[in-house]
Amino acid sequence: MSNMGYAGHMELHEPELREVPVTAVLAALADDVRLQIVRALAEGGEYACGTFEFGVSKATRSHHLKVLREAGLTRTRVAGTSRYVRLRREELERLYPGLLGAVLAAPARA
Amino acid sequence: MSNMGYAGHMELHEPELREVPVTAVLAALADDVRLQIVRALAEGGEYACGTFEFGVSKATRSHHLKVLREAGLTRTRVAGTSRYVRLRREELERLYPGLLGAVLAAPARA
DNA sequence: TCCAATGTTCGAGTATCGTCGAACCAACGG
DNA sequence: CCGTTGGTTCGACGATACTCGAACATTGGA
Repeated sequence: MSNMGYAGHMELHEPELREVPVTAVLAALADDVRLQIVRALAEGGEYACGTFEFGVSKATRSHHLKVLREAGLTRTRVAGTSRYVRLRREELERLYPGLLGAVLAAPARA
Repeated sequence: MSNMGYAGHMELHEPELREVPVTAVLAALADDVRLQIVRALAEGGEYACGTFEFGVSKATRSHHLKVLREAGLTRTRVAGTSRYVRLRREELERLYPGLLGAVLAAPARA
């Protein structure tokens, strides 16, 4: 036990969306892998991190999920060894109405 | 004669918006300086490049305007020694309805 | 208790981005 | 014809981003 520095049992950093610069939100969406994750999240409700297999390593996937989370776009629930991620649709829609829809409306493989 | 053919020396690269990956559009908007430019363009109609003074050199400004143009977000008209830039609102609205509004609705200095 | 499964973090490599000054070019006005 | 004006392009630099393998932490089960 007595190990600090590892965030396994610490609070996840999930900022309020309004405190995230809009450029950070846009930058979070401006990546192919993350956009695929967002598309998948927009389909249903909650997904385990491991669900996302988009041709990147799990280290990279973890990185992208962190970027999305710290941009205020997703919320993560810890359950056992798994982490369940979901899109913060309502907040997103309230602060940037139309943004998510516009992004998702774009052709998937432009 | 046509001012397009040989008015300058080079055609400006202004792609069709639908041929630009959505990630490129988002990336173009995910920069503070460019967002300021877009905000200014959204106010009125046409601005000379030199109008934009956002604390960057003219080389940097030229770079950012190029990024916006090649992302399909702006159109540029050459007139004499000046270049007039305007936002491609209609096309943008048609392809990504709500996107521009959502971005512009964001607080200017988040 | 030991091991497998799920994620995170670290370190490093590569690539891309934002920025600038300097050089350049094309167009206009004496 | 020459200089000025408005912009672009060319290196170069530092910073950031994406990617991976390896090592680690936490949980849960055999």
